[in-house]
Amino acid sequence: MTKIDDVARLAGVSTATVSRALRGLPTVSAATRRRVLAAAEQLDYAVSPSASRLAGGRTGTVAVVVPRITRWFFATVVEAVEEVLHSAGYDLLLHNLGGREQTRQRVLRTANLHKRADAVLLVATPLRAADLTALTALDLPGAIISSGSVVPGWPCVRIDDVAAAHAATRHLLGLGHRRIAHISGDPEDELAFTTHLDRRRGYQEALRAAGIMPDPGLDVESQFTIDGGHQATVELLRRGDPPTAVFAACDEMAMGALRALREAGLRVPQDVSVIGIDDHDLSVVLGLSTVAQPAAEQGRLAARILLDPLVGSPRLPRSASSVILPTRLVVRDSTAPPRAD
Amino acid sequence: MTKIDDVARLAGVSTATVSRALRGLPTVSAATRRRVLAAAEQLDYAVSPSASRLAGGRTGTVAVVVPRITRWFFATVVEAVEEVLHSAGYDLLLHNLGGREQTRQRVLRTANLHKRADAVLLVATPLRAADLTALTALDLPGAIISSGSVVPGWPCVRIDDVAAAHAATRHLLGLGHRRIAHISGDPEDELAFTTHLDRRRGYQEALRAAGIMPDPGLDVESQFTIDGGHQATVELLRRGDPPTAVFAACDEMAMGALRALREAGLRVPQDVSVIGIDDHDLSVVLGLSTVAQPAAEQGRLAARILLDPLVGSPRLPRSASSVILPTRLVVRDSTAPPRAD
DNA sequence: CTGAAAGCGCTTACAG
DNA sequence: CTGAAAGCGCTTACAG
Repeated sequence: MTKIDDVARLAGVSTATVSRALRGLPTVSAATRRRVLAAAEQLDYAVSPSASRLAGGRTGTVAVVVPRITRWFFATVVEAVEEVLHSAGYDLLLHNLGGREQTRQRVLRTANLHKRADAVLLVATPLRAADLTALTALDLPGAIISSGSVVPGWPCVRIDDVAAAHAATRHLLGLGHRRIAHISGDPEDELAFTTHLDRRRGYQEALRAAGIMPDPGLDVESQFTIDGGHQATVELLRRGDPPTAVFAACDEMAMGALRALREAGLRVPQDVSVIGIDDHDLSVVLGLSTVAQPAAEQGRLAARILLDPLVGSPRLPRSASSVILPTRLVVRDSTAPPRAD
Repeated sequence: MTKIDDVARLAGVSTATVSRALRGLPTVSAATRRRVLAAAEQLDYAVSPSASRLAGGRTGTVAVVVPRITRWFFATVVEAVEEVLHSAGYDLLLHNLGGREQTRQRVLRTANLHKRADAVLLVATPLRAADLTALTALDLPGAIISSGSVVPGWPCVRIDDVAAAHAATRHLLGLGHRRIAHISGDPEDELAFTTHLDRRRGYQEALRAAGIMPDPGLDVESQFTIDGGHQATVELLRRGDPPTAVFAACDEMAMGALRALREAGLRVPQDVSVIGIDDHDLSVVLGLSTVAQPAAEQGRLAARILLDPLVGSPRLPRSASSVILPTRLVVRDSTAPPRAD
């Protein structure tokens, strides 16, 4: 492997100058820079990241933590984040919680973030007191996407979950539905996410605004997945006196609901209407009505906000402001007025 | 930040001993190890990865390259790989090609893999001559999932794509179909994947074995995505004299086909049968017949094979063997005999 | 604009 | 089983 000394020798300068020239620092004359670049090129030189990190204190890496990379929202966010990071020359260290509390602790509380990244991006990752303490102790810049958790000084990019749920529920109410069920996230979930709490609030507020008391019998909790939606809907139907509409807290749950309803011999939307939140890639295929949220846009924006202080002037004042992106009701074939009987 | 010297001082030993004790090397007495661990614990010490990498030459990191993390297969593989890697104490550096040739070159040909990882896992990543040269020059261990490309010395985990396509087509033939269309990957694709070539071969071989000449008019190329499947099917229908069955090269394309058929007023499976390959999470929801492939299993297996020589005895003989995992025909509601007319 | 030298924080032969 | 010392390959004040 060629080292910086080899380049310095060939270019006839010191290693300090090579280092400066290669990183594009302004304190190098044009002629010198040209010679250094040519030498580096000729020797096919590539800086040693470990050495550079140790000496410079920067890793050129951002750690990204997601609950489940296999879910539409997180995969879409990660793809957008990856694009922004790599365009800026940063590497992406991926941590997938996978629903395991043990993993969460490994990632957030141990030294797994320590000196491995210049910044941390938490996507919908719930934080407990001990996590917050550990994270704060790291003293890293960070950003958050779509989480109820707050880290002091970390900007947050998200949608208004209460409003999105409110819009979905209002759509059903507007069609004439009164018995509107809700299937949502599990409070027993090891990881204690908060998104589903906001969405339930929007659901309940919309009902109350229409003069309807939320019926606990129509509110079933399960996982934020296709299977979760399926199970929740099976349970809902088991309780008897089925609802005329189901508002699922995310499109994947809505898809599980579609399956459970079909298995029960109920037609959508003739017998039961279904709406979700997300606008998953497949929702259009299924004709699923939903409240669309901009997943890639949230990823891009958060990555840019995160990178800004890292790549810009060393110490810009951090703007730890939050950004709330708009959602949009998308009506397809899974919602219709209730049957007249 | 506490450093190794602090731990050494508190434990009353040299930094060399701290280093050995913390890494669990056998050449440390039990008593000393206990003292070192206690000191490290007390000081909340965590090794500096950069320093450790520079001195030791190992990064504790594996680079994973996928075409598109948003596609079901790749997200599922990455989740499984992440789990195995992190359980073994390895970090995962994610590279998403995103369909851009420029990105591919950045990842594979430049120094982006250089000294940043101890090993590379390529998932369905097509390799050109220049890529192979660059990869070989890195002199890293690696493994491949599901790619037609071969890197000398790198084991490969995959399914038999020809056989999977053969099985899907045979299923349609068995139902009585004769006009079976195929929608598949695009040869104009910047990244030149090969999976779709194998799947087309399986399709054609199955047809020929049934005495049917493959009809180029029934073979449409597009992207390996929902939209790609949609477009290909629209094109297929535009050509007139529609097929009685569509074999899509992956479930996502099949889903796009379902949508296009529905938009064209054709019923599945009464008017047209549809089958894919994958067993995507949503295929069950859509009632899509498919040939299931074990995505997570491929990821787990490849990660273990990759890690084996890294974590085991320093120089085990590399077994660069390939593993082919079985697929399985899953018949659901999207395939049926052709109409009798 | 450039260089000599110290230092980043570990690991690894080498010696005992 | 343990330690002193060199070295991993850069970057960064500091001086000029």
